Amino acid sequence: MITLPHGAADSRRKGVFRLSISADTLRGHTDTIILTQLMRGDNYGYEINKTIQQRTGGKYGFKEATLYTAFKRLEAAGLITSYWGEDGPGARRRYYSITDDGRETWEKNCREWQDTRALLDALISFEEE
Amino acid sequence: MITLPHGAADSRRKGVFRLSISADTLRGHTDTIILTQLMRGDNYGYEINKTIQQRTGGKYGFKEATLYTAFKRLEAAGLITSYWGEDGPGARRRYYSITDDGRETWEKNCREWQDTRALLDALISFEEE
DNA sequence: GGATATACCTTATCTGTCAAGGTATATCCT
DNA sequence: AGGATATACCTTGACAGATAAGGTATATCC
Repeated sequence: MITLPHGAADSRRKGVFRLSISADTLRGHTDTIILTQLMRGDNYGYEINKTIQQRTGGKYGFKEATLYTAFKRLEAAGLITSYWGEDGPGARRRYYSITDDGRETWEKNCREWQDTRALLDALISFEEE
Repeated sequence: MITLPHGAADSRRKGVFRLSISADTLRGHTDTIILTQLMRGDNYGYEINKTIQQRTGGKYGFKEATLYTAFKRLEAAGLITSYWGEDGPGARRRYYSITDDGRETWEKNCREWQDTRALLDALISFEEE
């Protein structure tokens, strides 16, 4: 789900010998990350992904298949809508727009992230009683 | 992956209309959570799960199928070993023990969790430039 | 005209989760 | 003695999300 520069794809193939858990660690946050970008205004897939890459110092970015799967999922759920951009220079662009339902879901997911973060902090760190 | 008291299972069936994202949010941390418990010493499945439930105020716990799938995965990866406990009162117990590789993986996963947490904080919150 | 960057999309496959079943033992209550 | 309950482990089948590997099309640069 998330681009890792070196050998990450191979690490998934063997299953039990994962060299990185980043992919599964971020699983489940794809939709919220995309919704966050759309909270800033309408945007198209390629640009959204580039922004995410920039914001993480070029370390992370969605695989295209993941990105477009997520767009379809979000649109089917009524959380975003889409439209073709006006013909301009370069390839055509499909723009996405967050709906009111999307904004509600985004807020709910943000609150959930706070809870989940606290929960994992408690479960993953090793401390004596 | 994680027990939610009311209707969480149903929320997964529809796919796009998830009532809760907790399950997918925690996906990928199962192994690390189990390894954390085993860092405290050898333990068996049922007890590990009860401890997790207690530590989260009874709100979360692994589904049994998830738990035993994870044990198998971890053992196949050489991160844990297992042995049958001595016959005592109650049902037989299979104890799990973390290996040196498991300890290394646990430490790596903990560091990754720190990184991932910071990354998601940056990607999920909505802030102006 | 070829390389490169942009921009979108589909299909098949893999993995983790988990609902729904199962088995077996020990204790408590009547 | 018999039933309920708690403990404890396990398997199978189905599903959703991620993504490798393919594809199409347009515009710019050399």
